[in-house]
Amino acid sequence: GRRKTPLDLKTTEAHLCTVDLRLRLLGGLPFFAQLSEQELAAINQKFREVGYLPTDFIYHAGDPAARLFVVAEGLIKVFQTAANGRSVLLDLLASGEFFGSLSIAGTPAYPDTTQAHSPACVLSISAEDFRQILDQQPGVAMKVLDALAARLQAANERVFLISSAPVEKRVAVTLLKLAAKLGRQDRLGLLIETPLSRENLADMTGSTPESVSRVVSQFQKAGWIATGRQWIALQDPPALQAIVDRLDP
Amino acid sequence: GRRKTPLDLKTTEAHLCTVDLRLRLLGGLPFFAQLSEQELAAINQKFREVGYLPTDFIYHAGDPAARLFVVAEGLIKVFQTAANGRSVLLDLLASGEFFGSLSIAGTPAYPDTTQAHSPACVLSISAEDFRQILDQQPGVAMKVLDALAARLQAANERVFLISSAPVEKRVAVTLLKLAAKLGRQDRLGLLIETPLSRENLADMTGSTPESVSRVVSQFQKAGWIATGRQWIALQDPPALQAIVDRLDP
DNA sequence: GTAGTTAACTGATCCAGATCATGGAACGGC
DNA sequence: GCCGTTCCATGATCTGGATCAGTTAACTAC
Repeated sequence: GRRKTPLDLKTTEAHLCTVDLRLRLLGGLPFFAQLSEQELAAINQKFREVGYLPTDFIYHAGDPAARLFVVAEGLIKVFQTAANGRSVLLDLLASGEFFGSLSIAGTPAYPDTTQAHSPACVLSISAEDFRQILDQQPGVAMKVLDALAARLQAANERVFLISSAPVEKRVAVTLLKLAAKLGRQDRLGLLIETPLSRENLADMTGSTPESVSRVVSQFQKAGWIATGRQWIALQDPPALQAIVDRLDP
Repeated sequence: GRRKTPLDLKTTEAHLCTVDLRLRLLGGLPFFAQLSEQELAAINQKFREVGYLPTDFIYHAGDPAARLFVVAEGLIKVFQTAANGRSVLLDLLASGEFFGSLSIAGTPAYPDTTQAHSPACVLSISAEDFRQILDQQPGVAMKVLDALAARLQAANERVFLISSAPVEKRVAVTLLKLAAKLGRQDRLGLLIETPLSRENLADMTGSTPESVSRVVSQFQKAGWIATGRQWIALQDPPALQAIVDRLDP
């Protein structure tokens, strides 16, 4: 039979991180990896820290885009909502990833909405302060550029996928990506370490909860995954990869 | 009745641009707008120039990503092709826009394929030379960053659109965007100045030539556009905008 | 001009997946 | 342990748009 959730859920308190964690985190970011301890400490001063609980919003689409955020702990959902109620989950960001106002002279408003998916701690810096850092530390700008280029490529691949692949394949790709980012080996398989509903998956694949449910059931019957309420573990990633690589249907 | 193409097509010779055009073009790029004449001339030296005819490829997906390209003249298609033959047109780049290898330390291969859509002249620089420029000119990196952030936002909006809007709306959005970029006022309306087939539109909207044809016919019957073989002119952009803004169907 | 080629239109059919509807299983609170 | 809530599975139906097919109109080459 099915079993209870294998997820170790974090406390329900909004997460705040220690000064120590902040420094380790900022130093661990690809952006800042090359900086000295003093430089890092100075940059750390510019960052502000806020804790969030699941469903808390960090900002809404349309808010004035004034700050750049970095996830310290937890997971952050980035999404857009259509007037008809449909929503599209653009990204699920983990520790070390950034979001918010990246374009220095760019748009005056955030184009998307961000919300805590788990208890989270988020650091943020004003766009002006960040710009100053970029001016003073040319190496940092390069790293940011690389990160943005990678995201653009991922977004383009997603456009491609959604407009050319059936739901089955889109779900398989999404599961593999999530597992690569959030997977931990568990006795059930490669467990995706966050509550993940069928609706979340639907919003990530441009589909519906019902369709995702059917695909997931099918994968489970085939023995490729184990799944329950709000969790999925991959038992046979190569089989999913085969679905992805299969060119035909 | 319908009429013949109103497009003024360029010569069929591959376009090469004058030294004068090169300098004006590079100086006109947002990236390099702030540079002195000497700096610009030095940068110009690093660029190589190649002319292309329609259907010529600049590079294919998977080729080693060694160069950054800038469109001097003409239009360049950026697309991905699925194993099953479907292809997705990611972008149609005009004079002043860049493509190719942006990530400095990023992926070793181009993720997409690029092809001349019209006779075109393309400048290119090696990734290393470009990196040097970024190192020496911190302001340039900022501009590149802004440009990338804008593209990322556009790509995300596209994911959103494709996964939540019907074909009719997707086509309307696409026509308005193309007109904003390539439109010239003509006695027929706001004419999109490039040959544009139903198939091109299908590849841009994640649809098929037949479906696009039906939508286009419907728009024409409503009097919102004028169209023929390979061309479209918008006669009533606000009406198209209304389709886009309409929240329901 | 004429012939041949390619894009576009349009009707007919089909299907993946959305939508609608219902029952059941896991969880959280007390 | 019981109860209410939320999430999930699954069947039944519907439909937007893909696919298949045949015709017409525009362009190209000669």
